[in-house]
Amino acid sequence: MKTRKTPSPPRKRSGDRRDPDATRRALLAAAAALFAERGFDGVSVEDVAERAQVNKALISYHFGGKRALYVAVLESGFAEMADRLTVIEGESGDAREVLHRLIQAFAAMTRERPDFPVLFVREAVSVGIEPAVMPHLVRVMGITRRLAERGVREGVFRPVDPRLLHLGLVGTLAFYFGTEHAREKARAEGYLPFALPSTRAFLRHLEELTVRGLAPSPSPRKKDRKGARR
Amino acid sequence: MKTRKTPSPPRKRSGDRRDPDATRRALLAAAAALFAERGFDGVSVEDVAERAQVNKALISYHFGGKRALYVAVLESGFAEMADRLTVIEGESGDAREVLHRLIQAFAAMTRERPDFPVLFVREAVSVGIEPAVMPHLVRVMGITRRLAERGVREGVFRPVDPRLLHLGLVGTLAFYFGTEHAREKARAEGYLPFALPSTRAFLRHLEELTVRGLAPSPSPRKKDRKGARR
DNA sequence: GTCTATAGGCTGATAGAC
DNA sequence: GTCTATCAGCCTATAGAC
Repeated sequence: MKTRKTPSPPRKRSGDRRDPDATRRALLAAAAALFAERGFDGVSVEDVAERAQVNKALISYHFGGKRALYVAVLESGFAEMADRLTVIEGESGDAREVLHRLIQAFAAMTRERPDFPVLFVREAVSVGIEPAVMPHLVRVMGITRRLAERGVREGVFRPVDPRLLHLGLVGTLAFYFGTEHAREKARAEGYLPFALPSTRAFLRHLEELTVRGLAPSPSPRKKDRKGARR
Repeated sequence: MKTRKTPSPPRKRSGDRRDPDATRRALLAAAAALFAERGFDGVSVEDVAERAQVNKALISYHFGGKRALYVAVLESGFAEMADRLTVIEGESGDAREVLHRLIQAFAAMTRERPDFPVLFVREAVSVGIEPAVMPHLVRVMGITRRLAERGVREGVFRPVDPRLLHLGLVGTLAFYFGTEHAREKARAEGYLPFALPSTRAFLRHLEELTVRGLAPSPSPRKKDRKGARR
């Protein structure tokens, strides 16, 4: 979704004209929030238009319809995530450091765009992922793959299938951040018999579990598979 | 959702009467499949009735409406999952063994009720989790908590926050199984630059990562936190 | 680019016959 | 318990004025 920068300030609704790019951005922002909250089918174009303070006919005019707006929202989120992680990957440090920064980058992204993980998870459990976002997803998989290879090369990770590392890491992060709202609400309504752990603590846990779990340790020997343990 | 067992065989649609319990079960099964596939708002009561080969007015008659049917579906899934895991927990073995069996039980559940993880994830990313399922979810949290405590007591795990263990484990499993369809479709349509790992391999990876990551190792000393790494 | 008005379809629920 | 018929409401998309 190209959004060329324009100098004009977004005029805040009155009788007169408005920067068309501002309209597009307002629609994208409103759509991201609503689609994340209620899912594609749970949102009407009128809801989006209202939240964006824009006439609903403009959705068809600017994006070509509700579905196309949804795809635009998704694409912008996935593209930004892949871009951010790509930048991170380029920085120096050993695999453990890269892992740390990738996790932090994912967290930072969700801080600035909290809708993204929810949209991601919703899309991931849908019957088919939107083709438009697949290239970005594949880019992220490449990053995880190189992370795994790098770690093994550097001797800080034992050999590990990069696809499994990717599934585990991305799945855990997406689920954690995608469910943050629901967790908070469950807590607020008194359904939980304990306080919620902080995001900070969760990220540290995930990182530590991964680093320790991948360490090329003295090895808890291969033999204890399947057969009687103990 | 109580479903008292009846002896009568489910008559397969003709002019004549049908076991009312069979009707309820057909509706629950059809609803589970469709709600998982398209989400609550993506499914019409007519879709459900058609798939169940039942008149759509019976949804209101038996369940009290679309939403109530959805809740019934969720509740039955969560209850079964919690029940299964509770049984597992009671069996003997050390914490690592219990972990292994809990993971396998989750996998077995999704083999028999593949809709469950999808419904679970959809519900988890929604604004608020259905209150009716919270008790079952809390039961599962109790199981993970006792698993962590047991591991520490037995000396096979280092001290770990049970809430973090729960979030990581359950999140990873739910995401993995909930997204199986989408992954398979992405592969079939040629979007992936590699073959998919087997579920078996993923589960082994998760288990190994967890066991190694939680091991009370020689300890990669506490000090390397925050400060410059390297 | 923006807006109003409206077309045409689908939705969930229910009244009432069987 | 099951079914048909129906209603009122909401949906997306678009034609056409500005």
